Amino acid sequence: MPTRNAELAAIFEDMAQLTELLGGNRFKVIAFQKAARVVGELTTDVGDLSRSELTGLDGIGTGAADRILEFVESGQVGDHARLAKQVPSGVLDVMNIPGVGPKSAALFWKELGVESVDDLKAKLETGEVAALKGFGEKKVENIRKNLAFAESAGQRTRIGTAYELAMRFVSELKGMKQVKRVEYAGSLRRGKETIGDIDILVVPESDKGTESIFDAFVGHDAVDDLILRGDTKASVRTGKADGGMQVDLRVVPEASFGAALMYFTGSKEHNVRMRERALEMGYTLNEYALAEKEDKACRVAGTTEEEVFEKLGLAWVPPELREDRGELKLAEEDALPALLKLDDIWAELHTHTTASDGTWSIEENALAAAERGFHTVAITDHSKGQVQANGLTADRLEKHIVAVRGVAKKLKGKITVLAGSEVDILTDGSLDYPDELLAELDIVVASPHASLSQEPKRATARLLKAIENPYVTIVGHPTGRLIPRREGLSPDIAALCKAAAERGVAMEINANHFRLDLRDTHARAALEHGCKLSINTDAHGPADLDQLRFGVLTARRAGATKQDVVNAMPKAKLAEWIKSTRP
DNA sequence: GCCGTTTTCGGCCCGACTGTTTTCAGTCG
Repeated sequence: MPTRNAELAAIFEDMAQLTELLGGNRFKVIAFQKAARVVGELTTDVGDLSRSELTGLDGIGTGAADRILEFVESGQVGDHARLAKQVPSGVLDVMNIPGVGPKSAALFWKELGVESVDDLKAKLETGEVAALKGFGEKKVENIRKNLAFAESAGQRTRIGTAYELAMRFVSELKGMKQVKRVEYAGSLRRGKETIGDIDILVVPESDKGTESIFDAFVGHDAVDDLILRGDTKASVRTGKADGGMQVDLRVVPEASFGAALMYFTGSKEHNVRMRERALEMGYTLNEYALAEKEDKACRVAGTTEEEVFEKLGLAWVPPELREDRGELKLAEEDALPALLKLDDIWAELHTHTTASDGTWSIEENALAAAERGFHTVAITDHSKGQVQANGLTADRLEKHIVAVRGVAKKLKGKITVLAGSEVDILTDGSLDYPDELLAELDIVVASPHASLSQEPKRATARLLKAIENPYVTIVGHPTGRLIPRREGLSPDIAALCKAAAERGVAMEINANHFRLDLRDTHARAALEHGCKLSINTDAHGPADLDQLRFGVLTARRAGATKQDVVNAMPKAKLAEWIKSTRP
């Protein structure tokens, strides 16, 4: 996503928050939020779109289009500045503390002069907050706790961390005799790159069992703090060592399981669309059931997700596509893509060994891939520019190629082992080895590692030049971002994908949960431009191969089928494709 | 502010939980 889009998305998001704080129309707030999301997910620069193209986007009307054009022209939005002038900027920080919403933040500001989080901390101590109408000691204590939590955790958690944590809860609950069924839902089930909190759904064997299920949940090893506990839901926070995440448990009757799974899987925007559709068809949809609008006691569906979708005239939508990005229209026409599955992946094309910065030998690496049922693995150690990663000089690479070919010969019949390199894309787009050396390899993954805060235009030119190199097979982690620490490059993804599609080379979805690069929206753009994807774990050791699931989830979010992914090709076809990218 | 083969005006999704309330507002997801 070009950085200008991100800047504009932040402005719309800001306008939503300011409008909310000032008590404006709540639908206006939603409209600003939607505009922020749409702009933020664009893979072309906002400046490249005409007014009619803008208003053609779902969620962008005349108002938002005017503001976008104003922003492209002048770099700012007048209405945003006018709103911002009315509110000290720290008040929004106060509003963003969990448990403090627009009403409370406005009250603190107007009644107590709270203009920053620090102001609020002071007023909590003096007892002035507790003295406000509608407030008391418990609320104050709650805000204190949330403040401390927000400061320690602060942001969303990478999917890899959240997944591990969720599985610990799920496996403990699964082992209970009082539990009939357990599933995780939420953004984790949708496969988002970062997770806000973990949602777990449980069907009890009987009503009598629910108390002990809640007891086990709130008493889990990872739990640090109990947030709330009611009859049907409980929320806890895990300790810092256990990801520092909020985990919600919902206990639902079996007849509502499908409706609840759907409801808590989201996304919120997808759910709104679904409920709107239900109303249009004379139904009402909530977490318990799809029911007749006029008689809510008259249930139509709810035990499974499939039957709810079916009654609404829709094919079952895979969770990864439930983001209100046009999936309902496809479901209506029964035109949803047959998404790639984890089992479809048969090749790993980006791995490291002890030759550079990996922890395993060529043979250990290849055998691990074979054990997973893969037909091909590529050994792609770092090139010479990656000094800190013990990148190979030309001489060392020559010897390494011989070593890889030796292992390849030994494992012949078991797995195909390719001699490759993850060659650095240097700042100017040239590669870290000369073409003559690249020509000796079976496969070349070209990746950017340095100068990752380059301007978008230079980044685009840099990556385009790499794509044009005749020996490049795959562009590895094209932006070089690291979640959540480093934003990485912001090239024109659409331009890169077009060029890659023309050249026939693949763009990588690096499956490591620190990277997920390409990200979902980028991968979607790649597919739109007819570009092939390659999903690789960038494995440095045995455990890294397990990251593959996150790469597959990201590809699914992009709508990828197995035809779109080179790692899902049968052995001969993959070899043929690699050959086709080379002179 | 956005949207529209019943609409260019009048709608816009739904429920749980908490704390502070004698009946509900605020927040969250």
